[in-house]
Amino acid sequence: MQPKYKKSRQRERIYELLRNTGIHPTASWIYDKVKKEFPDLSMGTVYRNLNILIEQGLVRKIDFGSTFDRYEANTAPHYHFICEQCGSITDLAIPMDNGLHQRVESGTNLKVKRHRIEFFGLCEKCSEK
Amino acid sequence: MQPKYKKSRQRERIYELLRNTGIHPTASWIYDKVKKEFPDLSMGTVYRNLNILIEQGLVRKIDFGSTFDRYEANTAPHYHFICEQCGSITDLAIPMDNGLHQRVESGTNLKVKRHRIEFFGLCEKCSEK
DNA sequence: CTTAATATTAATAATGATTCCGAATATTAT
DNA sequence: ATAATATTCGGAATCATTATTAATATTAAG
Repeated sequence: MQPKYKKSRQRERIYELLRNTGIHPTASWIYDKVKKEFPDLSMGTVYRNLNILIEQGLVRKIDFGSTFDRYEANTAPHYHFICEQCGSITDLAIPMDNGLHQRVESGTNLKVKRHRIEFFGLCEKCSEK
Repeated sequence: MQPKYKKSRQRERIYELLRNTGIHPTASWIYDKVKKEFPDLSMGTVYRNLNILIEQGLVRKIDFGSTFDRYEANTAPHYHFICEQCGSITDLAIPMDNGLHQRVESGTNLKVKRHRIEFFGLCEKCSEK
């Protein structure tokens, strides 16, 4: 029933690369590295295997969840709630917690200027159904 | 010196639309609406004006900051720090705060399943220079 | 070991969102 | 009015990502 995966040296290499780097690479960075070992690697192979690894729960993609940019005219700082079902975005009323900045900075040499929180789940409409 | 903006009815209409909706629309949603009033509106006009409005501080874009997807093999929950200068992403050690979920849900009908925090600022290297 | 079944690959084409270009038009200041 | 220059539209270009397809690699069975 479930698609069964056969092993592929390309996929193993991609996963190994990701496990051994802290830099949250892009597909093209991975492509450049793995191409040294598999000279006729193609981008499609990288993307397909990344998606397989994600499906297997071994890898995560850091994106915005949507392939579209979205715009808003509410320029006051606020957090967002994103419905995983319908994709709708809601502004939240809970206050910004800027105390977090100190906590992130402490023990590091990072300078935090702002932060963003996105909550994911089901919106009112989608949780009814 | 600075580019000076002339007023445009298309831009006014786009801004008005954004101020009067809570749905965080995509460019193409805006295009569809504004096209009713300006039948030969083009996508380029929508994108150009959105960028001008952002430059003027009237509108914000909700995206990931990068045009690339990024991947990581660290599947344990954690927060990210993103350097605004060099774009590097760092995993943070501060603990996840799942108490936030209750605070978001209280007074709403939202079901929160997970959240994500991104901190923005300068990484160690970039703040040295 | 051979063979059959099927996942994977590489190359290339297709897609989809966003940006760029150029000539015509609209807006602003003089 | 006129000159200067943003802005517009339309279409082409770009760029990341996905789909297609014929050839190849992996796995399981005989």
